[in-house]
Amino acid sequence: MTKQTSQTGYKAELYRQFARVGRAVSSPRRLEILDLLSQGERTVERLASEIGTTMSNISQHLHALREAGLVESRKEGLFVHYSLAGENVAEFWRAMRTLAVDLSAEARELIHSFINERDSFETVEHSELLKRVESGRAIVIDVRPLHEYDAGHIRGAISIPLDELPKRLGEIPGELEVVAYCRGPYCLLSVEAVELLRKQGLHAARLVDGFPEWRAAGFPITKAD
Amino acid sequence: MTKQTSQTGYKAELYRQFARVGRAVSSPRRLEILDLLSQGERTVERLASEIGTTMSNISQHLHALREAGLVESRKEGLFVHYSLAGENVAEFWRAMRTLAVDLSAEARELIHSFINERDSFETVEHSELLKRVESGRAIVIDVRPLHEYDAGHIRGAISIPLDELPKRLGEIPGELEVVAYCRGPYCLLSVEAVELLRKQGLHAARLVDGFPEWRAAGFPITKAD
DNA sequence: TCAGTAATTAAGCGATTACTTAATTAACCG
DNA sequence: CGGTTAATTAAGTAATCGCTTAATTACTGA
Repeated sequence: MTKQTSQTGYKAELYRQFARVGRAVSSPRRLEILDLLSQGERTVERLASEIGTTMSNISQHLHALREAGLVESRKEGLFVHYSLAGENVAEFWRAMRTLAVDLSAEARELIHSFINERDSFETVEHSELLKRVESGRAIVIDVRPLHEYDAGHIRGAISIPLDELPKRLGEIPGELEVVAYCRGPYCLLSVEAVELLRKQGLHAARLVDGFPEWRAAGFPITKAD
Repeated sequence: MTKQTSQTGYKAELYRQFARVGRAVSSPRRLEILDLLSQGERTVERLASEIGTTMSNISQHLHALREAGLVESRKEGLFVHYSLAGENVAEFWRAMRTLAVDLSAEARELIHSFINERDSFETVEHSELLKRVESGRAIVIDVRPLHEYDAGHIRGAISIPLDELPKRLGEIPGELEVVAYCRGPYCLLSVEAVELLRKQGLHAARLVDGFPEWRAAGFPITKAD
């Protein structure tokens, strides 16, 4: 017979409703989408090219995410811009990441080998960063792609996307400390930036996490027009 | 060809790790298991009988939950007792429920029609409950099954499982207010208890959520030996 | 109104999932 | 030791999922 949990009644329906969120976040692809959207809204095309798959594929995943209420969209000419349905969605995504790392030794090892082990150096907390910037000791660089910087960045940060960093080293005053940040605690952009900067003999460190966490914690931000 | 996201590399592997948690909570059945376990540990048999399915089915779901690290087990004679892997798992489960309710109008309507509409009466907050009990104005009854009461309950509460409430009405002093609580904000046990008590002419109200939330908020609890 | 582009939808496929029943394993107990 | 019971594992199934390619829709602008 194999009836696949098609029970009825209050309890069954309630758990089914809760599971909608679970199903939405059960696919690595969709999590990658959520992660990108937590940096700011994007078109389907942009998501497809950043993730490296087809628009069809992304469109179908976005459909699933919207079914669960996690994302919403806004049409503008030919383009459909998708964004997270609210700050609570971003918070949930962060909580889920944190739990996964807490529970999985494999995840911790993975992160260790790609982040902590390479960049065994200094990481800077939010308030510490603020202090260093305000005292004029440090400058902050945002190494994410420019459009993410434009969608919102740490107040006072300058944008130097990682790809451009090699040719733009001259812009960085040698006497100041540099703090790089990117998308979040598991993003490699700032790790690679710090490696590069240190090879140049600069005093460089990484923000402990990324822009979404900084904003969520209520620290000062700026948006481009 | 249809390769089902078998990419390799840091990012792909990281999202795959995060998705393990998502997959674990993508099934209504497994959520029901988590919900029961958040009241206290249980054997496979007890879960099966409470949920109304076979031990085989539950055992397989528990296997999936353990794979993701959400539950752990303890063997005692013939029995295997399962419990949540930590308070952070319970917290995540609550966060997920909250998000699902925030995002889904259907979920809200369901809850409204089964809880708010029936019991359109008073609900009591944690601190308010504490105040009323300490001032001697109210008594608190735990209407969950006895074994859940034994696994931990609100300090000062007495156990009257919902099934037994009709024949134990005499135990409740008529001049006091009664506050009933159960498993959580979406559990119907206390709703039905309050209905019953009011029909008897008693002054009855519901705690706004349940025991796990009370404990998580740091309010005083008691465990049986 | 037609060409061009972004996005969605349809169709088809292999892999995975959730359940069932049946067989097996593990621990206890007389 | 053999019987009993809790739990797990195996095998088989229908349903669902995730991806691909191809067709369709929605909007713009010449």
